[in-house]
Order: sequence, then C-alpha cells, then structure tokens
Amino acid sequence: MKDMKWFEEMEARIPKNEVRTRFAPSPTGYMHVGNLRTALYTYLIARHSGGKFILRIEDTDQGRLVEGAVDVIYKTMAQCHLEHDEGPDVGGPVGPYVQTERRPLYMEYAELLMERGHAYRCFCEKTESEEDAGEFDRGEDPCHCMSRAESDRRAAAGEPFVIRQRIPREGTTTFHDEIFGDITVENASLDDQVLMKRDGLPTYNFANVVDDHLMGITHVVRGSEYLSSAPKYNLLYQGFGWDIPSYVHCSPVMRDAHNKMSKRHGDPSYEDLIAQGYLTDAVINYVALLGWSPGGEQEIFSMEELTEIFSMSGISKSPAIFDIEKLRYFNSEYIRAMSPETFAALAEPYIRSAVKNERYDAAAIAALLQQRTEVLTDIPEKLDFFDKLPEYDSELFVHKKSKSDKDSARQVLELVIPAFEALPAWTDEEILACMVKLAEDMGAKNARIMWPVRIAAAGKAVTPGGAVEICRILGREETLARLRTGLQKLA
RNA sequence: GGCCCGUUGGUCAAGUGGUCAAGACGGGGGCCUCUCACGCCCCAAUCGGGAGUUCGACUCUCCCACGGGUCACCA
Repeated sequence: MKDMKWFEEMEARIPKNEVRTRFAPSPTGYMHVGNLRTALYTYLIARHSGGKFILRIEDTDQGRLVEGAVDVIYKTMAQCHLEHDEGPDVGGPVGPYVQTERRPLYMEYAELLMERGHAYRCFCEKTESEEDAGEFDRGEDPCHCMSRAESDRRAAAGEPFVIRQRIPREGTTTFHDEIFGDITVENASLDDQVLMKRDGLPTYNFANVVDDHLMGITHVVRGSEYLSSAPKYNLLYQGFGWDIPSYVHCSPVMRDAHNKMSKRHGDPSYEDLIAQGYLTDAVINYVALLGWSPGGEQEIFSMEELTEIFSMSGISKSPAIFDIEKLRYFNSEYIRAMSPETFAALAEPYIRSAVKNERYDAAAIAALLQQRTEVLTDIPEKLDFFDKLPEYDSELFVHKKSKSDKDSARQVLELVIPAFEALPAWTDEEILACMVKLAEDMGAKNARIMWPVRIAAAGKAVTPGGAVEICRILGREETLARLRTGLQKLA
C-alpha cells in the first residue's frame, strides 16, 4: 500500500467549492432514452449551479466492449448539447477519466479500507452456490473474522482472494436522497459486498465510490435501481472518512407499465429516434419532461431555459412511460418553429427521395410541408403524386362539403383548362384569381372549382397544400395535362 | 420470500388540509377552409382500496392490494 502522503496528494487534487456532476456511461455503442435523460438531468444540475459536468467512461466490463463506442458517446453528447468540462478527450485535473486507466488506484484504496477495518480479504470459493441456498449468512464466512496476520500470510502465499466490505452486523444506516428523502435500512440486511474481484479489478460499486470521491463529484445522479445499494455506499464513504455526496436516484423510463425501455424489446434508442425523423432538440425537450416537471404550464423549453429553471425537486419518484405520440407533438412544434430555410435544408433529402423530377422545386415543396409535418420520415409518402400522377377513381371528384359531383367536376375542368391556358403568368395570384372568377361566374363557392382541380392535379384526396400551390409547383404544362386526364375520366 | 421504493384521467403531470382537482398529448365534437394540417372553441376521462386523525382529506397516520427495484467476483 502507498504511504499516507500519496493519499493526501490524491485528496489535494480534488476541486472544492463547486457543484460537480458526472455522467458515466458504459461504451455500448448507443444511447438509451433513459441514459439520455439521466445525462441531461446530470448536466442540468451542474449547469444550473454554474458547476462542472464531467464525462467518465466505465469500461471495466471488457466482455461488453464495443469498438468505436466511445466515439459514439462523444458524438451523441455533442449533438445533444451536453458539453462536458472534463473527460477523456478534454482532460481535467482529476484524470484519467477512463476507468480501465484508473485500475491501479482501486487496490490502493481497498487496502486503505482494510487498514481501517472496513474491509477484509475473503478466500472462499466463488459463492454462486449461495443463490441456491437462498440466503447468504456472512456469519458463516470464516474470512470475516480472520486475523489480519493470517490474511496477510495467505495472500502473500499467493492464495486467490476477493476483498469484501465489512458491514456492521447491528444498527441501521440512513441515507438521504434528493428525490426519495431519508431512507433507513437495517445493517443486518446488507451483505458484505465484494469490492475487489479475484482478478484484481474493482466491482462497479467500489470503483464508483472511489472515482466519485476522487473526482470531487457532489451530486451522484443514477438510476433508482441503485437505491438499495446506497446504504452500502454510505458506509464506504464513512469508512474512508469522506464527505457523502448528494444522491439523486431517478426512476426509470418505461415502455409500458411493467417494462423498462430497452433495445432488446425493440424500443428506440436516441440514435433510432433521429433516424426515424425526430429532431434532437425535440427529443431532449420531451425527455426532460419525462419524469420531471417545472410546475408551470410551459412545455417548450430551450436548453438555456432548462438550465435556468431545472430543479431536482421537480423530479418524480415514480417511473414514466415513454409516449411516442407526445414526442411526435413536440417534434411538430419544433419543426413549425424553424425558419423556412432551416426546414427546407433539413427536409430536402426526404423530399428528393420521393420527388426525383428536378423541375419541381424542393424549397417550394418544403414551404407547403412545414406546417403539416410531424416527423421528417412522414414526408416522402405525402409527395408521391409529383413524379407520376397516381391511378385514381373518378369517384374522388365527388365531395359533399364542396357540393362537387362528377357532373360539376366535368363542367369545371372544361372551363378551367382554357382559362389556365390563357393565363398571362403562372403564379399563385393568377391561378387563384382565375378560379375565384370562375366560381363567381358559376355562382358557386370556391370549393366547387378548387376541389376537382386539386383532385385532377394530384390524383389523391389529401395533399400537402391546396389546388393553387399544387398547380403552381407542377407547372402549367403538367397541370394542364393532368386536368385533361381528369376530364377523360369524367367523360 | 426478505428488505427498500412507488401508486392523481389512456399517457406526461400540477397539487403539499378547505380548488367546481391545473395544463399538455391522445380521444370525441364543432368552427375556419380548395383537401389535410395549422389555428380557435367545446366535451368526456383521474386522486388503487380500507380504516383512522380532523369541522374538513389527493394532501397526515396505519393496514391492505397492486406495481417496481434489490438480494452477482454485471454494470
């Protein structure tokens, strides 16, 4: 074990007097929605107080390593505007920020803890059989009360061992959680968990406590599945004589009443949602409100606003079910709030996937789309009539609300075709004025004219825009050709 | 099974002893209108159950039910 001076130097590196939070993902190659929310809350807690947000990579599970996964994390965090102040890529005063690179530290601290009597070596065989036995009675573990001398001797002799936490057999432990309040448990219900594994690597639980302390983390934000091990963390901090951080345990994001969101069940990850046409800002905004409430009636928040008003007191204790319908709503709100130029740029690939004909202006189509698009991937199917007039039945010309029937439609098309041919210019104004005048002449409502024109032009009942816009974008020649086709159907 | 946590409309939720129990999504209806959408208006729908405490409980206490978490040399 290192001498006390070394430990003091480690302590001296720890930044004080600032809020410090950390997001500590395993590099799995994608971001769960639940993880994203945890990362967001973690980020907001730090930023709200002007503190530091730290990224730490938890890669101790070598078996689950995914190549390139760390880069995915950097990319995703940046996309989501969750910029970290310290991390593997940007460095910082308490690095390294990758757990495997911190490996030598943990044994030192485990030995320190043994020195203080809060941990001991256990030479027993792996204890998987205990599961079958049902209960683990640590009183039967002879290593628990083994003398330090014997322990040292057997270790020196090369006998394999794990290091376990020595938990008091009596009394209770109380910890405070920012969301759940004070929770008290009997120490007798806690087990002497393994801190250092047989292979010399720390368990997740131990590595976390050591790293969080050495990195000066003030608010430990994590999933509520760790609630039941929090008392053991407390005992660890106390055993070291360290300050206990604030715990913020967040309930999970669920797919339904019984199951968490999970990739395994086919639930979308953040990346999937983006691929499905959702916008990052909308996802962030929705996820922020999934299990947290600002209290007021506002629902649309920028990252700046979230930072301003975020409070741990608004985080709810119960799990929240992910509702894709509501996310669609947020997405449509964000789309509508965009500048037309931004939307056009974003929508163009989706437009061009359906409209190959370059004569049709993508920006003009985007303008029609912006107010009626919820998710970008909905776009192509709305535009299928541009490149090729669909097959359609003449029954489509019948529309009760505009009092349009096949006879009136035929009359309308017979009049509209020559009128369009004679128009001095092919603009919205000219096209509209032309149809309005026809309506006046016929003594009919505008809809009597526009319904059949739009049907003939598009060949479908629902279009992203009215007759005027559709005709304008199609261009005069194509419009006239389609109107003539419509007329034939009605003959 | 032990221990811990949770439970307001279908969903997200406000609420902290006295409210006709906010709001949003979704649903239904209507208006607007050249379709759809947008926008606007209206409607339906909630305090898991039972005992208490109290003049009065969604709010406090206890019990029950249901749900979740945890009980790994996984994180």
